[in-house]
Amino acid sequence: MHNIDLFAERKTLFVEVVLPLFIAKTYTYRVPFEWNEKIRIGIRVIVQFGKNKVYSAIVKDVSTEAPLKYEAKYILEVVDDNAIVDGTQLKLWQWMSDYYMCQLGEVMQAALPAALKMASETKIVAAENPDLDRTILSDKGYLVLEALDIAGELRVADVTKILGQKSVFPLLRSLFEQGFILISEEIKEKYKPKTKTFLSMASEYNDSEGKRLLLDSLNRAPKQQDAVLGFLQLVKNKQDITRQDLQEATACGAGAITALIDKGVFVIREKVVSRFEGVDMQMTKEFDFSNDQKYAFDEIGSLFRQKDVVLLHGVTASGKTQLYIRLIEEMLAGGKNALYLLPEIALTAQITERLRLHFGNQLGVYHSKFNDNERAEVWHKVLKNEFRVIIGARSSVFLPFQNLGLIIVDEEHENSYKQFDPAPRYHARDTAIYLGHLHGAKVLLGSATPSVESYYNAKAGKYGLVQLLRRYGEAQLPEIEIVDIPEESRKNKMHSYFSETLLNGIKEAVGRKEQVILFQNRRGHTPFVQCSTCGYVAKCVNCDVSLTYHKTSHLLHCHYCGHSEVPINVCPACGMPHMESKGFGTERVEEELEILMPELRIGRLDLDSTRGKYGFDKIITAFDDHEYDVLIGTQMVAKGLDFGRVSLIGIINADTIINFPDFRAYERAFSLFSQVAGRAGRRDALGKVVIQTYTPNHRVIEQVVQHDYEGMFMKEVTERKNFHYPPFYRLIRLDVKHPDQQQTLDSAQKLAVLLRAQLGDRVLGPEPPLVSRVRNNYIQTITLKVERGHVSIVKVKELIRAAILSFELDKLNSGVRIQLDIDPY
DNA sequence: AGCACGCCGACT
DNA sequence: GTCGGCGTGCTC
Repeated sequence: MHNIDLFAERKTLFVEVVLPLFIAKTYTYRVPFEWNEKIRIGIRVIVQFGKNKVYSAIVKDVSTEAPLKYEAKYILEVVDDNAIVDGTQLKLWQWMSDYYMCQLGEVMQAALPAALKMASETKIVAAENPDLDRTILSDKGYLVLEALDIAGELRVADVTKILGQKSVFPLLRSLFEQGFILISEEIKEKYKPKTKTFLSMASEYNDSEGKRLLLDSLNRAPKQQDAVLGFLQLVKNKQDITRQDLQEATACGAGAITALIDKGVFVIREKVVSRFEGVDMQMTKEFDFSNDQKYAFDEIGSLFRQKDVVLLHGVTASGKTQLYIRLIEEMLAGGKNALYLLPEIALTAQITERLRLHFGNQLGVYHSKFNDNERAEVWHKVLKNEFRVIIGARSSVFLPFQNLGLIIVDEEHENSYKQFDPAPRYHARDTAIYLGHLHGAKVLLGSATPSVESYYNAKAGKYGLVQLLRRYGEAQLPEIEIVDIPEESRKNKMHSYFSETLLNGIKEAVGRKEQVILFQNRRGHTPFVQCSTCGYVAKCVNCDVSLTYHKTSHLLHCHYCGHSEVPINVCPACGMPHMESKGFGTERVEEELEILMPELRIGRLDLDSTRGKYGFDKIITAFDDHEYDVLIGTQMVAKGLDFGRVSLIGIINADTIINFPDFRAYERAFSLFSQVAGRAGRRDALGKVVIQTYTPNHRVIEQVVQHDYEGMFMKEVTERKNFHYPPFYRLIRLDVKHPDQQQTLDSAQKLAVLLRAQLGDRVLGPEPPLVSRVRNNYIQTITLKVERGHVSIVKVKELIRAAILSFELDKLNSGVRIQLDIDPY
């Protein structure tokens, strides 16, 4: 019989659970005896929390000790048979909660796809999948689906009523896992691959007899006969023939082809094509390493024997991706799995397809474009070890990795790796390093322009360092030309925002049937409108920022809260009709270029033009198909996109980026300009870059021209050491927020005093941030600079927690919110 | 985060 | 006299 200690079986179990809420504590629930065997760490249980809310919570701990101070409630249901979160993940969650000073529940919220967090209010719908066989279902499962057929959509609570039983979550989970239902999701359109229509001939005309009969039957339709003959010619050396191909080859006309399709002679077939077909010649399964790559590969391997983290500093187009692929292949061969992290925006179809080619259906893709049910599916497949390689954005660090051996953080310098808005405000690169540590996995950071922090760590010997500073094959670094805007203006050589150098460059490139990318890091038409008489600037009613005029909507928009209003000509302050547009964004650059060179086909890539579903892909594909000569865009154009035909890059105004008031501005400018420049002429042709600036002698500009990363780094390191910034100091930012200005000021002052009492002059501020009011909340910022090495950061965080605690005890601070940001970007 | 409890202003 | 404002505090 069973080898179970009867006494142990009868013992009451208590589970400590994590709730997906902003709560500091974990809560303890009591397990009914009959579920004792089902309980394990990492499964979901349904619990009632508070008066009438029901959540799915994750079991964090199991014990037999009853809590002393209160009577624990019973768990209502056990959802899973197997853990969906493992111990390693729970350790990662705990680390994130400690390190980034946020609640465990907030980490859970960020980590789990919504479909795995079903609660009583969660909505379910039937999946549209006609292939599924409902007869395999239990009576109850069948009943749920029938109810869904009628109602369309049900809340979990409704299902409870329909079944007349308490336990519904395990049933819903299994229906979800079998693909019958979708959870909590308005059915978003799936990622739609690009398809092309190809012609083929109906099978009855395959043999020569069939062909003869067909041609005879078309005796009285010479055009159609031409088309058929033309097709038979083409098909000899080409597999996929489009209507376009046939029309061009035979001059038979579209009508003839349509007629043949109607007759059933030609059959139309849709085929998914790569968006970047023919662009990437290296996109073959087999490739040979260059000597440089071979050296780098061996070097990474030997450094991994001594260090857990290696930084690969490889210039654009030096063949980093191939190295990654080999390293992952090696991992898989050794029975271990890999994670390949990319910034959201660089995670294009191009790179996914390239990896797909190598790893087939062992590759899983995880990013925010995927809807939640798809994300949950990826989660399960990682759990079951079906996906052994994951390519994904920031949030893929949360997946339930098994046996992870390698993490690649590509474009490691990218600041979008730092999550901003909801807590946890984590940095995916730093989290990945900790994740690697938990798994005993190696971490490879890759970048053409590494962050100062990572390069410093590498130089200091904390990380291994491998440099790959030559481009792959024959590709050369682009030539960079600096345009001195004031000088050009004096010579009357500026036309609107464009220098003659740039305009001529555009003309020449387009004349050669090549393409141009223009970079202007500001969206909208006009960043602010100002009265020329009294200096009044139109500002947002909710935020302390100027309103940007958008031509497409004819409205003034706030880029912080989304507020918009109708622009006025008369100044509301002095009454004079002198409101003038100041500055320029992408829309205005587009408008001016249209006036100067009306023959150009211009596309625009920014947050506004990519709003719609797949707007981004649409514009990128159109540009890649050469439907535009020029693409104007914000930094979106800089990230990870390769276009074969681009030979000229223009940076309209470098100064706004260089002079951004932030200690990382020079570093960011250097890497942004270098990245943009890297888009020019990746293959055979030598690309050209034109940078327009008011400060042509600025050190960053000179360093970009010289491709002098090392020089930029050395200068930055000195500055950062002198002014107490990372990597020498840790920054912690506390934002104090309240709708009342005076209250914000007073409370921030009080918090600063409390902090200073413990931490002294490491505490700076409070001071208003760049934008000191957002969505009707005033903000004051306190910044902590904590030296590395001598001081325990854990201790510092304890002191901060204590300070916040006594701050909150003061009734005068009630309603004031404090937001913490560790290692802010 | 929700939700109820609780103590002060304008209404049937 | 009651309805309801949202400040405060608790949820196993």
